[in-house]
Amino acid sequence: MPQSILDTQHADTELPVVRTLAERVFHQLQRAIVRGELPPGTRITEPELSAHYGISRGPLREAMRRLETYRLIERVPHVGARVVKLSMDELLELFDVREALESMAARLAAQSMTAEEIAGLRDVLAFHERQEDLASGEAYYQREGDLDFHYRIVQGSHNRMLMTLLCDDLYYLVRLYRTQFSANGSRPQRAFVEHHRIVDAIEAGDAELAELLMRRHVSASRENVAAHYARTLGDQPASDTTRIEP
Amino acid sequence: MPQSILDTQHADTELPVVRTLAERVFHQLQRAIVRGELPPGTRITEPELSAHYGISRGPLREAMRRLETYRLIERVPHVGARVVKLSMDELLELFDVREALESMAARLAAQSMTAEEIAGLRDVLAFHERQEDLASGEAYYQREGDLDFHYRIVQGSHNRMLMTLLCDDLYYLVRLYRTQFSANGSRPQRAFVEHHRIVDAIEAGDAELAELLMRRHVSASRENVAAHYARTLGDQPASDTTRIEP
DNA sequence: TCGCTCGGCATTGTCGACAACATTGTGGTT
DNA sequence: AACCACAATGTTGTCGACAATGCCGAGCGA
Repeated sequence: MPQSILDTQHADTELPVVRTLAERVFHQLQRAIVRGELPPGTRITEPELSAHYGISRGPLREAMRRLETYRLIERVPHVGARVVKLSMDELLELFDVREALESMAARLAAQSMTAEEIAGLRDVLAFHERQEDLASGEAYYQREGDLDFHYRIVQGSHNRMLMTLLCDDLYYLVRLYRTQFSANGSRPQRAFVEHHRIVDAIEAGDAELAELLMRRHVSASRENVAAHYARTLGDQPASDTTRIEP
Repeated sequence: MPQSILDTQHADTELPVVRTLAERVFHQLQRAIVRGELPPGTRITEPELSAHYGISRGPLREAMRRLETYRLIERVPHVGARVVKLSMDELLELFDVREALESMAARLAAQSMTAEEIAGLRDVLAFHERQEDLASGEAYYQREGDLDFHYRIVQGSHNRMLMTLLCDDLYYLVRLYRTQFSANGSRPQRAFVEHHRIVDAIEAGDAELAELLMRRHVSASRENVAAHYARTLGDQPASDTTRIEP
């Protein structure tokens, strides 16, 4: 029953609540990039995109400015923009940042999460447990479900700045990496146990333990990705996609 | 001799290296806001600012978009924008985020800072020590000098994402708060000792200790600000500056 | 006198056109 | 044959004007 927070956050493409063109195009582009419809490295030209979305270059430029500060595209003055291509180094850097911020979020969540929020968190875990029984469960779990869990912890920290940094900024990069490296790192059962222990600590109000467990959890995920990358070295040829792909 | 990193970063108003109008105006506005020339809560109208800076509304809007994502101004569609006004709650949230990120930065710095960088760090401390002897030393120390120190540690982490988050995003909020609350918190000698111990740990390559010390350092600063605020409660009346001030 | 509606005004959102810059391909020279 | 200068082309940066939206006050009715 607990529907995905991610879905509700990202299915706003057609919601009339987005009042300005620039904002709508921003969300559309963000969605397209995160989903891999605009592959990393793709060059972005303003006339092309403005024609594609049927808007002028003005709003499009504002949308691109936002995408730039969110680090989803890279721009060079007078030259152009392209979809960001995460290197493995940058991905590991991202994990370090997540480890710092999410462990803090877990600590704060243990101090200030309400009973209702904790119950919702348990619902999410139960939902994932059911999903995991299915054959296709792992993929879902490692993709959106995992983020759902982390999302709720961050929300439970009740720290708006933390929420903005992680949920609005960094998680899009995480999702981008998942499509780019197509890494369903697949350590579901282990991560699942870790998730449960984190919730236990939060429910017990043990801030230090929650922080430590979350820290280990993210760190283990990082090592898992690094190891997976070391095994499959060379599978990701550094193709410079300079051309424009529609 | 070690000139302020902050100065070199912010005195770029007239440097020809900034190639686009939007970028120059962005830096000018950022500088004006952080320095308090545009007081928090000030309403910002596009025609006024575009006339003031002698540019069109196009580049100005892009500059404002960037200021918005950097959380220096707040915008409401079809209504307008105003300079952000940090509440004490948000300031404490900012300290939590800093504690998480800067302790991670100290840990990474202990692992990967070069001998030259450490030497530069010691120079900064020595420079501050000299300044502290002066009568006006405390003010300088607590203002720019302190940020210089933290700046260099973050740079020493060699984690570009961390550097961007802290140096490009959050530190401007820190400076904004310092002008807004005019809080020269004044625990210079104690913070100074803490700085020295952090450098010692980094030089020894003790990542865990450096992390712990930095964490305590930021946390102590947070408690200091909170205590100072509790003492002077009510000195900051919630005046809603709705009018436009030139 | 109070509340509601409607119109004027200011500001923001959007558009198309022009200017400036960078890249690229060509031609000439050493 | 290699290198440099230069023009052609396409993209980005900038501008002024128009349209849409929100806010505020005057006027009307209860």
